[in-house]
Parts: sequence; C-alpha cells; structure tokens
Amino acid sequence: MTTGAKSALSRDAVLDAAAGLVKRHGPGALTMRGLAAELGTAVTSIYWHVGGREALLDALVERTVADLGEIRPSGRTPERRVVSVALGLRRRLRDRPHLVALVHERGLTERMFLPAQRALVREAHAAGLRGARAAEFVRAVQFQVVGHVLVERNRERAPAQHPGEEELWGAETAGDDPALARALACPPDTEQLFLTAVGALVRSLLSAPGA
Amino acid sequence: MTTGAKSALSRDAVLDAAAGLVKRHGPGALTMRGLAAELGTAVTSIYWHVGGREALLDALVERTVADLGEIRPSGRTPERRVVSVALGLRRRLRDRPHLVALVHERGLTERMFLPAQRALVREAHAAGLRGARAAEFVRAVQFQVVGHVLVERNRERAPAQHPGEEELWGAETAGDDPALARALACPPDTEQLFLTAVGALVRSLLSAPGA
DNA sequence: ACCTGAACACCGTTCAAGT
DNA sequence: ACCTGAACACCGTTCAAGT
Repeated sequence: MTTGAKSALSRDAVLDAAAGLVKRHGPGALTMRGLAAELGTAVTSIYWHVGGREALLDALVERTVADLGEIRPSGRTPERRVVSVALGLRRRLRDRPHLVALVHERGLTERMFLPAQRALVREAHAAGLRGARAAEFVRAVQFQVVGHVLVERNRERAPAQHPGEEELWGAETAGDDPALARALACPPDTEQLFLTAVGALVRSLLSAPGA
Repeated sequence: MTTGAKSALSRDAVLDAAAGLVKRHGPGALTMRGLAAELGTAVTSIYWHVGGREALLDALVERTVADLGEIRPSGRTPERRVVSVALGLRRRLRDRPHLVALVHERGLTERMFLPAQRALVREAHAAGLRGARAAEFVRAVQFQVVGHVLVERNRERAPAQHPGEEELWGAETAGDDPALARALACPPDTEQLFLTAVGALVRSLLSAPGA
C-alpha cells in the first residue's frame, strides 16, 4: 500500500534511495539531480514529496537516529554494564559512519545518545548515584563515547597525517623511553583505547565521594 | 616585502582573507568567487596564487594547526598539570570553532593535538608511567579532550534539539529522582563537565596498577 | 494529487589571451 | 610572472504547465 512494486514515487522511496547514496558514497554524493537520476524521475518530483535538500537531510537524520534502536546493558557490576552500553552504542555508530557524520554536521550529535541515556540513568542509580551527580555521570559518559567515535572515525578517513605522530616520535624525541616512542609512532588500537578510557572514567566517577 | 600596502595580491593575502571569511561566517561562506570579490580581483587570480579550493582549504588547515602554539602546563601535581594542558587546548580550540570544524572535516583532527602531546608525555613520565602504558594514557586524554570539544561545539550550534533531553526528562520519566530529571532537562555546564570528566579519567589512569 | 521541462542564480575550474 | 574574461559543467530551487 505504501511502496508500490514498480514506479509510484513515494516519500519513503526517496528517503531509501537517499540513505543508500549517503551510505555508499558519503553525504557529498547526495545531490538532488543525482538522486532523481537514481530514482528515474524528474528532479522536481523530489521537491513535491520531501521538500528541498535541507528537508531531505533532516528526514535522513531523523531516520538514522530512530534506527539506532534500544541498547540493553549486560554484565554483573554497574561498571561492566555501563561499559557494555558504551560498546553497544559505539558499534551502532561505527556501522553508519557517513550517516553519523551527517547527524553531526547537522548539530544533532547529542540525540544519537538518547537511546543509551535511559539505560545509563538506571545504572547510575544502581551504583548509588543520585540527582545532579547522576546527571553529571550520564553526561560525562555521553560526551566521552560520542566524542571518541567522532575522533576515531576521523582518523580512519585520513590516510596520511603528513607530519603526524609517526615521524614526530622517531625514537629519539622521547628522551629515554623507546617503548613509548614506538607506541606513539604507530596508529592506536582504537577499540582497546575506547575500553580503557571508558572503563577508567566510569570507575573513577562511580567511586568518587561527593565533589 | 611580502604583503604590499595596496594591491599586490599574494598568497598570504589570499589566505588572510579566506581565514577571515571562515572565522566570521563559517566554511560554507568560503566560495572562490566571494573570496575574489572580497579581494577585489578576478577569481582566476586565486588559482594562480594558491591553487583550487582544496589547496586553499589545505593551506588554511595547516595555518590553523600552526597557530595553536605551545601549551605550558601549570600546577603542582601531575594530575593538575595534565588537566591544565587539557583546559588550555580546549580554550584554543573553542576560540576558532569554524576553523576547528574545517580541520575536523578534512581529517586532521589528531594533528590539533600534537602541540599538547609532548607536554603530556612529560607528565606521564613524572607520574611514573612508561612505555605502552604512558602512550595509552596520552592517547586516552587526547581522544577525550578533542572529542569533548567536538561534541560541545556541536551542541552550541544546534538551537533546538527537537524532542531532545528537555522534554524527555519531564520529571516523571526519571522514576523517583526529580533532581536528576531537572538536571538532565537543562543544558549542561560544559566547562564543569569537561573538568569533571578529564579529572576523573586522569586520576583513574594515573593511579591504576598495570592492566 | 502528482509529475514535468525550462529557467534562474549560483558554484568550481579550465584555458586562451592579455600585459 | 601575474592577471583577466569567457566558457564549461555542474549545483539547488522556482514556477508555470501539464495530466
């Protein structure tokens, strides 16, 4: 009833094609004319169904956020459960790098975190945090997770960071710590780094006395 | 000798005007034709001096990174000194929000952290961390700081996060913690949040035994 | 209600031509 | 060596017109 089998153009069909284009070739590849060509219609039909490019991107972003779905914590201690939520969100975001970039560019980065927020509040309560302290905990984890994914995505996209860390840490810069120079000279294991950082943050915030 | 007083177009003059445009009206406002108009020359002159738009952006990004300058730690304990470095970098990045966005979009996010990296290594050593553990510490702080600034900048740019946290936490969603609902319903104090998060991460990583 | 082509005002870039 | 205008191939968007 909604998406006919052959050619009846619909709002959903337009959004599907647009999402496919972005997912495959990035947001830059989403042009009204290219999209129309992909759909086999005139450019102006898109305007009738979803409006201009801004409206199209808004709808795409809305869709992406909705598609993230629920996140169920796993593990026995609050710390483990929070880390599992963080890992789950990270995986979801990494699955749609281009769409996440779109959401970010359009200023809705925070909304990507909403599905995880309720779960996090529960864990904060389970760990004994309440009120403003619990809110601060949730926010800190939120910024940490989303921020990490943004930085991570960025590194993977940039093949050569010209005078990057690689040649900066050419073994003699580090004074007397060759192991450190070696570690900083090659790209980080971002998953391991994510685990370490989130774990450290959560451990610290769940155990600290009132600030 | 470099930038003549009146009209001699030079590479630096072009970059200056471009940086000004981006700083005032964002990267979207940087068009070759608009820039030429601002400079009072033909569009094609820009091509002769700095090349196409990509080359122009590359040069701008290079400039931004170079302008970040050195960061001197202050404070007595390693933890305080690391936090001071993080605060310093955050301030520098927040001073040039549009240019930072440019650097990020062009995949050079990490290079923005290089000026702080050496300082951080010193503090890691001072705190007794060495080798791979010290490198992991530096990386964790780096991702935390840059990521936080990216998320922060994003929130400030988005005026209305439609069904955002505000109405999600309408006091009854939070079970029995009205103070938490109230806290999550209004925008966070990002500076305070930054301090708390970085402090917690650093404390945890500087004190933990070998993983 | 749905779809169309023509037209407008913008882009970045190239190139042959000037001095 | 430096600067120019004309031209090309793209954009997003509007609008009057079709069915």
